[in-house]
Amino acid sequence: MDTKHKMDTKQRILDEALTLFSEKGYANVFVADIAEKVGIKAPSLYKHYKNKQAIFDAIIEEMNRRFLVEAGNLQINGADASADAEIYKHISEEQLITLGNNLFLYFLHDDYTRRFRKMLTIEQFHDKKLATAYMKQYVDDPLSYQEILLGLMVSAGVLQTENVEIMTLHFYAPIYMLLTICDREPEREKEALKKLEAHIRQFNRLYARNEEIIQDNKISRRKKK
Amino acid sequence: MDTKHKMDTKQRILDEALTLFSEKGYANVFVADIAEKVGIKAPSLYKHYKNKQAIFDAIIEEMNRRFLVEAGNLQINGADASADAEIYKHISEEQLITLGNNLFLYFLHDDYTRRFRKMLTIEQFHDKKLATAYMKQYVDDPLSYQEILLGLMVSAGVLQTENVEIMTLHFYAPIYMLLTICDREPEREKEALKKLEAHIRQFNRLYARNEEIIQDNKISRRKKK
DNA sequence: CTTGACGGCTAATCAAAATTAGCCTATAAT
DNA sequence: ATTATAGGCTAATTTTGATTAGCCGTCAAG
Repeated sequence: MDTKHKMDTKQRILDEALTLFSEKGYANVFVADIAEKVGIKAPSLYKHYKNKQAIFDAIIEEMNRRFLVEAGNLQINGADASADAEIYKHISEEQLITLGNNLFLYFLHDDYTRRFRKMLTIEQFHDKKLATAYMKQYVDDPLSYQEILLGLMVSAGVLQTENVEIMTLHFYAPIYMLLTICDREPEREKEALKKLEAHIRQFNRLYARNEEIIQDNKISRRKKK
Repeated sequence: MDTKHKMDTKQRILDEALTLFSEKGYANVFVADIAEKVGIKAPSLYKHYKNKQAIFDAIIEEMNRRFLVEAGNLQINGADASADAEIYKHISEEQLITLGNNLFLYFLHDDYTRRFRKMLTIEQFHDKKLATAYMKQYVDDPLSYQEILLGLMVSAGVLQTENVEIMTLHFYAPIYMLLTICDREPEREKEALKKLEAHIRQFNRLYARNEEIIQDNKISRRKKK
């Protein structure tokens, strides 16, 4: 039941509070609930944080810190595009599935990520900034990142499209949608994973540069504005 | 400022409460807020509803009622598939765009729908049933409905796919995602509409039965399991 | 014209949570 | 050994909102 002995109380409070906020929303969590989870009494919380709001703020701060780190990591992949290009030149359908699966499972299961996402979903009204943070973290950033990767595959000739941005939307939107399903109804995870795979296979079929077809027809058969 | 004189107080309360709940969430709306919007004092609310929860429940009830009606309307379209088939036999790209646009704009702008969706998003934790209602209304039902329509187009030979379910996901997931963007950041609506159109055009290109290609190659070129 | 119920108001009251006061113990640095 | 501090506790106190009490005017049915 209590496996978190290593963390100091101050951190434990943030951790338990995040869990509770993500399940019930800020207003429905009492400081006494948080205290109980931590194994202390409510007034003791005030030795660590000025008040309930301060706990929430600390969580958001920590979130921002972690997001920055994460973004930094992505930079590494995204920046040296020319270097990465080689990797994606010969990517197979199976590898594409793996890519999508990893993305999905990371978002779905990474504990921190999951709880943040759920909390932001619930608390988006609390502060316009939270809605923006949600969008950035789960919509805009993944889209940019995926766009870089898929763009590389297009350059490498693995995939083919006129519009990488929309192609990326086609890749990511179903993943996002399946994710929101699992967040709300976790029991549908299995079904979602099956659909995820089917989605990526079909995506691959739709966008893969198919040499037979390309060669038998004019390559530039689609030239509308 | 006050354009709702026709409605009786009892209905006004529901209406204003829904607006507030959808913006701030149940717990963050005080009965005094609702009363003020309606133009009365808090205690007067109790002449109409037993308590705050009863207001919420009445909203949910009304939602269920409206949803039923809506579902009934869709039935009409969905049921007589053979009759509708003719309509979709010669659908053009423009018409497909119109279809997607209408779906999107209806969800986005229909006042009732929009506020419900936002409220359900915030209050999904309040009650597992609400999470389920959200999923049904904005994910599962639209998917089923779209699947019927797109299925008709496949039967009619306008579109082509091995897997209508995934094709439907490819059609609807981007719409859903753009919708969640607009709900949180309404100022991005214009950008979203542009992407929506680009999405549907590309969708059409990807799935349209292209006679040239089909005839020049073996129709059954894709036969993997 | 008079009465009762409908719907509004002000002034309580109640309840639930957050927060503060003030005490106590362990421990770690002097 | 002494003491300052960190962090815990119990018992208030305060705040915030929901809810009730009870009064009053209007208006439609008799």
